[in-house]
Amino acid sequence: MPAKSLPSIAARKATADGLIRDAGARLTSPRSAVLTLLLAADHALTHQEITDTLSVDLAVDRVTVYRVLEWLVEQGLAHRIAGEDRVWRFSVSRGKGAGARHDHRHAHFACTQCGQTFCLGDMPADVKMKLPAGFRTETVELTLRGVCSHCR
Amino acid sequence: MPAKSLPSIAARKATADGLIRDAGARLTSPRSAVLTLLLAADHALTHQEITDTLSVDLAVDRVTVYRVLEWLVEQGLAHRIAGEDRVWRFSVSRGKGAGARHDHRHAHFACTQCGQTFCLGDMPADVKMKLPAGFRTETVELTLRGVCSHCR
DNA sequence: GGCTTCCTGCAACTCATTTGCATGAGTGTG
DNA sequence: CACACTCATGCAAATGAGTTGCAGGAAGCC
Repeated sequence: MPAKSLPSIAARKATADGLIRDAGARLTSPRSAVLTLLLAADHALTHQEITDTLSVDLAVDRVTVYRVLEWLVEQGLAHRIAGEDRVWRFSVSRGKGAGARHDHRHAHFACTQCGQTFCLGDMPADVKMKLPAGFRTETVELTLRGVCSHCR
Repeated sequence: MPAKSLPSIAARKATADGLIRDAGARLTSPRSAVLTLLLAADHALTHQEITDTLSVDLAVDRVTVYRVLEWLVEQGLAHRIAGEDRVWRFSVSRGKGAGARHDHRHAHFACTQCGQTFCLGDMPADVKMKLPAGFRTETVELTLRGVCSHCR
């Protein structure tokens, strides 16, 4: 076996299953499969990418995938990203332990070529804008658009 | 008549018609009506808002509105904003005279209550993020999410 | 007024996402 | 270990924004 330092699929599945258990919910194969996939992904995945990948060795209904994703977001295990193409992308919420809610303080990078979206590190804290009177900011969303390393 | 200092509808229509003429295109009532509406709006309008408003005194086909909006964006007279609800919003491109293209350097504010989106001033120039190797940024998108003055 | 070309309106379509409902599978209990 | 009680899944059908093809209509130019 190759001297890979990356977590194996099995390890990721174990992580995924643990997270699902910790959420106090039933451990089902669709949940496990989707979360394992998200944990292994290097970029935010669309619903389509997920169903396509899963269909190779496990038939999961499209609707179920939608519901699993929705549930993951509710649990704070993943977050959804809106893009220019009106398609949701999903990525695990990393940092701050398991149920890291509100970790939406990081920026995103969207490749205009391949459409892939990546999570970046925390955004600069100094994104303060002067607002019209009466406006109150709750969250800030920062998306860089350009060409990713794979497409240049 | 009230001592309004805001441009009258007639004046806006004149502005709209001038902009359309300057673009070297035919002046048609759908184009004029849509652009007049956008010029008068204090927030970015959805396709739905536009057709609903127009239908009061001028029947314009949904598809035509879509095409007019697309055309306005192509001409640099308007820009389209993607939101969380997978609906495009359109706003006139202000500043730098008529055909102000690339004025996408401003931030947006999206109200989580009513869904309305507003254009803010220029974003802080210092939104530089460290990117993974090989990534090249072309445009930056900054959206503040919170409660607008009307909803608080 | 007549011509040419671009624009509009209509109908039908695409495609991501959602909803309703009946069946089926986890999980705690006896 | 079987049983029941939910909760989750699968299927079918619906929703809703946005798109496409095509034929008729109207701006702009002479």
